[in-house]
Amino acid sequence: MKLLTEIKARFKPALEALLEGANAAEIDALLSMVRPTQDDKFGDYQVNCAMALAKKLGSAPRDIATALVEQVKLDDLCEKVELAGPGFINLTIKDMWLKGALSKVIADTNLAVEQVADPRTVVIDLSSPNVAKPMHVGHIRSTVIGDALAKIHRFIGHKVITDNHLGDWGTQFGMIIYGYKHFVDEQAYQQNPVQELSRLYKYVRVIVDYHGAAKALPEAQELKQKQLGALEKIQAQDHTDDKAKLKKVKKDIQRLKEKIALQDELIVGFTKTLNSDAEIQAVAAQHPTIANDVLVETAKLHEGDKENRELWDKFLPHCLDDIQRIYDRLNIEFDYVLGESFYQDKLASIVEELTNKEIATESDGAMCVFLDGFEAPMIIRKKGGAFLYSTTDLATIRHRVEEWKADTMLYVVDHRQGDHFDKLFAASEKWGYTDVELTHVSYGTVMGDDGKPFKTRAGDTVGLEGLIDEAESRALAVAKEQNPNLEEDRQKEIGRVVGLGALKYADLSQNRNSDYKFSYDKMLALKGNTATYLQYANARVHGILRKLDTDVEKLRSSTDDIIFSEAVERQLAMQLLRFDETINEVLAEYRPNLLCNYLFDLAQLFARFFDQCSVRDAASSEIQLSRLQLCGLTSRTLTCGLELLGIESLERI
RNA sequence: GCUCGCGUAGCUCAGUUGGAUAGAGCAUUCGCCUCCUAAGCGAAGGGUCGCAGGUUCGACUCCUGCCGUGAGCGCCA
Repeated sequence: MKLLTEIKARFKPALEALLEGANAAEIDALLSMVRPTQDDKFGDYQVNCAMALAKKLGSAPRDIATALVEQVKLDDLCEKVELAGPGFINLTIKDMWLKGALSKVIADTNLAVEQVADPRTVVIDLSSPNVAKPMHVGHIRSTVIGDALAKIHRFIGHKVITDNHLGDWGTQFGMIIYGYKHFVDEQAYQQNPVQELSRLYKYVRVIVDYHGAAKALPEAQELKQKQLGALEKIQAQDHTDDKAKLKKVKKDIQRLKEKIALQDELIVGFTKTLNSDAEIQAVAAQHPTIANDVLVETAKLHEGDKENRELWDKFLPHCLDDIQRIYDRLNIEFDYVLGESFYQDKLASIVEELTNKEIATESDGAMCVFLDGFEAPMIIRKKGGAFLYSTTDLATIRHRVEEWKADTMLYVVDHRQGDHFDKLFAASEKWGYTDVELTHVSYGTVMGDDGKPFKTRAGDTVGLEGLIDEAESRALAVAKEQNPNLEEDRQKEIGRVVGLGALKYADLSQNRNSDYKFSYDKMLALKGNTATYLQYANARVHGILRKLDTDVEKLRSSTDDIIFSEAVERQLAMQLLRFDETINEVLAEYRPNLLCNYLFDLAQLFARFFDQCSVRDAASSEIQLSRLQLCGLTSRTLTCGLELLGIESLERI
């Protein structure tokens, strides 16, 4: 039974009577001012709309509140209805009502979360790494957030299609093809193709970077000289009596100095690259035009060159195996894995169609879609005739709408691509796809300690696989310490589940909009607000059930009354009843972190309950049964919540 | 330069769309295992919610300006 919905339903007719002729949106806005109280002393729920109505109705908020309370039938639902402060209406729900609602949740297999009345087909675009490049920490966000959103949408009855839109057609293949043609160790390739391809990618990358550094170094040095000159000039002015001017001059000096320091850093980096080992220098000398040659290989692939296409066909399965290994470890599956290559043969006709419809026009040799409200157009075909990311994305929208009948598409992609999606969505609407709801579920960047997008000192990002290894081994160490007598296999299983859970939860529990700083210790923490805390609470429930030899199924079907003998039991019950409110909030804004918050609060209440309310030594058998019911439902809610986040739970950790 | 985001405790972050005395975790200090898992519980300290105005019964939340910071800005994805 939905508590919040129930309260709102009670207030709705009274508000409609009070505001004659108000539209539904206005009433909804007022009803959204019904919310849980922040503090128990104000009761369970508070209604705040009296204050908002004061001006509109021209009377005192307390009078409005009084009038509202008189008109709303609450005596069967509320123990206490109090007016407080400027016009708050504080509601305390009757214990009887809570107990009734709780029995219904206990009896319901779906924890009384209602299925949606109008199921939609929701396509979720997630993960989308470039194959053939090692996956790093940055990829975890899209994957994990997208997976959680998929599971939650499914849970309430939507039809969900997850699609991993792989980058499998880009320049990285030009690099691998070039690398294969010039540097392959055929024996190594036979033995372990994935590893050899990965080596080739990195090798070519290093040489390309070498030439990049060789080109950039003098430019950086020149820029530094210019900045030094400017600094000297400004410093010469640093004697003025004008205070405001002096302040500005000082600031300019400061800024210039920072810029120079930045150039110095770059110069050091480039110099280091150029002085890398002798082999690289020698190879670089033999391949002076490698950067361009790589592009040529890529272009040949796109144009259908037989040799390159064969190589691509040969390499791709190995690349897919490589990333699949990581998805297996993350325990994540996709309904479809349609990469960019899937859409290649559809691009030319799309550009043609858009041109014929005069949606796309030529500009500087490129085909562009000009859009109202955007300075730059969306380019769908380059000067040279090649297609872009934008073109593929348009083809993807068509495919998802026409083949999959998508009603909604969620793109779980880094916020830096916000502009791209704004344009894409606008272009798609112009193209005629007006019924499908397109949403960029953006998320913040993973930053390093220095507050810049994450890189290690060596310039590499932290590999995702290494991170998973580390998470599991840290958790295994604790598991061994906690359960020294358990068989090794089970210790390992605990290590895997706990480590992976910690990793996923660390990401999911952040507001997805914020950038966040990466830290091993934070991502792999096993104490405090972590998945481990939730898994631990669940394991403690199972400890109780085991000790008392409780049949969980039987418990669920029993109709014994819940008894609130301690305050924390009522608080726990209230929290358990709010699961459905939380699910709705998560979906309203695609924010899994709200589910994390809810589960953490629930686990916290359970930890207190565990401390204060012994089940085994309960004062009576009735209280013991009631507590068992609370334990059972807590465990089911935690397990379900974790599962929706893509995190496993265990009966013992 | 233009556009968008962010600035909350020593650190990392929440903050239910404008509600009552701003919250967690980590770190620090103290207390709690004869008792259902101490990966836990309880307590303490720690804040000019970047700064200055404005809007109103009420502002961390909305508006304006400033400061700091990050990202994006026609042929990369």
